[in-house]
Formats: sequence, structure tokens, C-alpha cells
Amino acid sequence: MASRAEQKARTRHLLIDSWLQIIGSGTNFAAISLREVAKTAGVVPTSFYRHFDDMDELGVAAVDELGLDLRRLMRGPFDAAQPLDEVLREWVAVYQDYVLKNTDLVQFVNQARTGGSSSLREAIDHELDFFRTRLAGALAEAMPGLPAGDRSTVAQLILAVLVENTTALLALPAKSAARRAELEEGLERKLQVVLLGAAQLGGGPVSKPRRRASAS
Amino acid sequence: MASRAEQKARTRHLLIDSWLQIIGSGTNFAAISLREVAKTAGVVPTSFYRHFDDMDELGVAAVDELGLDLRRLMRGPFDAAQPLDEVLREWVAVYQDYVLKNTDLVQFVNQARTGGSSSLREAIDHELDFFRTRLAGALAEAMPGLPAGDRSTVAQLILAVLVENTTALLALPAKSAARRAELEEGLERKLQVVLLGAAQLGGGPVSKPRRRASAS
DNA sequence: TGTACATCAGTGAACGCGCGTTCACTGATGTAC
DNA sequence: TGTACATCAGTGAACGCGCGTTCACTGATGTAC
Repeated sequence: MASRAEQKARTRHLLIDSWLQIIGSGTNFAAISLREVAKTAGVVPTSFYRHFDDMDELGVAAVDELGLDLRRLMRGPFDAAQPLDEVLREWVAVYQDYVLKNTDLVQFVNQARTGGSSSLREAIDHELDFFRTRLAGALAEAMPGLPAGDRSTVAQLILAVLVENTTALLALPAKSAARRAELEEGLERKLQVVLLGAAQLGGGPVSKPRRRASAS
Repeated sequence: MASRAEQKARTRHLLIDSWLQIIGSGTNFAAISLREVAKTAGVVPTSFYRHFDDMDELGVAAVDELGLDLRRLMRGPFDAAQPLDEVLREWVAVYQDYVLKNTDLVQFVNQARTGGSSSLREAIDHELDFFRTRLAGALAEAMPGLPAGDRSTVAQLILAVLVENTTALLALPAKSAARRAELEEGLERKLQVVLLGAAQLGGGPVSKPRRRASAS
């Protein structure tokens, strides 16, 4: 009963999801064949061409999906004028939750950022730029004293910390919740250091760092 | 006149270099075939097996090469008791110089860190751990007040900033020296923010941040 | 130093396989009247 | 509503190609005596 357009959209998504699933199983995205994707999607290889010119285009489509998620996630937080520390913790929670629920997609983007074609890297950079800009805007609100030229720098710094943490998070065996909590704590600590540093550039007050629960 | 062992070592290196050269030309390391490496090295595919069991082993050998470079580069700096700011600028210069002179190798490691097999990722993590430990040791000297438990955190932070900068550096068209100088400036600024933040945790004095040459 | 044998880096032919892409097709969905 | 035609997502056969890996080989280097 599905319309032709609906069915086509469904198959298209099935291709993307099959691809991400293969990536999630441990294969580098660059080593995945068109035929394997088609086979996993339960479709004949020729069908692939009804949806994408080549694998690269499929990759860009997957990045677009991340972009949509990102835009959706960004709605909401940072409207409130809570202490920066609190907002941060909230963000970190949202971020970690997203990464763990979308490991396949995040894994792919993380790989493609360093190993993708130029069109793929451009698509990803574009999404990260969007995120960075929003972050810089949030910093402008939260740290009015921070010089305009340093906002972007600090935003990049935060983004770098998140990206690194993502790589570490993805490398964890799915089981170890303990290691995961450790990572989360380390991430918060790092962001604290960054914000403390930013405050020194004229960003205004940041709540005092709490002592760590355990020294190591 | 070369001894058999010398000749073998030479071919082995030729294989690694050919591989890195292909990576440097823009191909994702995971999509490079054994036959292409052999062909580029001017050797028959079967010869490959005299040196490596498979491509993964070749990758690990390349990582070892990076490890040697890293250990060599670490000798020297940080013995002197200069101001942290100065040491940092020196390190950044050494780092940037290395990345630009070894783009192929760095490109590969940067790709494999997120997209490599587990043995490859382990080999890379091992090297980065070495670097991180040395960095933490240097911090202990330079910021005696920094709590022991935070040393590693700050070292990780610095490493994250370097890795991110590397990805950006590698993405630059070889030409634009202007963009490259911008990146270097941004990198120094970010490290400054990190060190300022670390000082707030009890690290002791860090020289005042200079104002930026240009606001943006 | 000279000879006879062992080692082994690199060769070249051969294999079966999965790859990306082409083509003409089928048959259900969509549209015009 | 019913009929005749157009569209087009998915099919299935076929192609030539480069892949990883095997095998028996060659001939220069190395070693024992």
C-alpha cells in the first residue's frame, strides 16, 4: 500500500543503515563494498544506483543525518541562564548519551573526518562548524567578558576535547560501565580546566573547581 | 655488494615507504591493496610475504617507525628550566615541523587511530601513552603545585589539542602558508588557555597571556 | 683459497573470488482521459 | 469509475578486472670444510 516515493525512501534508508551496521561491526568504512551494502540491505547490487551514484554519496547522506540530529539536540539547552558549570554537565550527559546510542554513525563520522574523501570531509567540517558557532555563541552569553576573538578559540578547544573523548568512548568494550564513568569524569574535569583558562582571558566568574573524588 | 640482510631490510623499508606514499596521495590506508603496494615498490606481490604476514603487520611496522621518531624528538627539550611559555613555543615548533616533514606517516597514524584494526589502534595508543606520560612528567616539573591526579588530565588535554590541530594541518592545501601560520597561532593560544586553567588548579605561575595581534 | 652444499629474497604462473558497472527486463504504482 | 499508457524501483545475467594467496622455481649470498 506504500506509495512509490515512500518505498523508495525506505530502501534508501535501509542502505544507509546497512552500511552503518557494517561499520559498527568493526570494518573501516573505506573498505566496505557496494555489493556488501546491497547484500546486507537485502537488495540486488544494481538497486544501489537508484539511490546513490557511488559510496561517497551514501557517506554524505549519512553525514546529513548526523547534521539533523545535531540541530535537533542543540535546540533546548543554553536558553536558561544557569551557571556555566551546570549547563556543561547537562551537555556532557546529552553528548555521551547520543554517542552511545548512535555508535555506528558516530564511528563512521569519526573515521571519515580523518580518512574520508574531500567531499566527505567538507560535509563533516560543515557540521562541526555549525556546532562550533553555536558553542561560541553560548560562550558569548555565558562569559560576556571573553574577548570576541577568543570565543571561537575556546569553542574549538571544547570541540577538540569532545572529539578526543569520543574516540576513547568508541574504543571501549561495550561492557565496561566503570571505564565509561571514568571517561565522563575525565571529560568534565578537562572542560573545567578549559573554562577556568577561558575565565582568565576575561571571561568572568566560573564556579570553583571541586576537588576530585579520588586522586590517582 | 649488499649483504642479504641489508638488501632485505632495504626492500622492507621500500614496501613501507611505498605504502605511505600511496596514503599521502589521498587514498585511505584501509583501501590500499597488497598488490598496489608491491607494484609501487617495484616488487612482485609474492615478495610481500617475505616481510609481512599481511597489511596489518605492515601498518604496525609503520607505527613503530613513528614511535622511534617520537622518542628521538622527546630527547632534548624540557631539560632546561625555561619559562613554561617558552618551552611550549619550542615544542609547538618542533611538532609542526615534524608533521609537515612527515605528512604521509602522520596522515596514516591519524587515520588508523580511528579506523584501524584493534592491533593497530593498540600500537598507536601505546605510543601516545608514552608521549602523554612524558608530558605529565614535564608538567610535574614545571607546575609543582598541580595535584598529581590532574597532571595526567592536563597532559591528555594538551595531547587532544595537538591531535586536533594535526587533523586541521593535514587538511590544508600544501600551499597556503598563511592558513598554516594562523593554525600555529591558534594552537599556541589554545595551549595557553589550557595552561592558564591548569594553573588555577594549583599549578603555580604561568606568564600572563599576551593580547592577540588581531581580533577576529 | 676453493669447492660443494644450504639458505632464502625475489620470481612468475595460476587459482578462484568478489568487485563495480552495463544492460535489457518486469511488474507494480501513478497519471491522463 | 474504467481503461490505456507512462514511469521507474528493483531484477538478474553478464562483463572484465584486480584482488589475496598457493606453489614450485631460480639464482645470488652465505657457510662448512
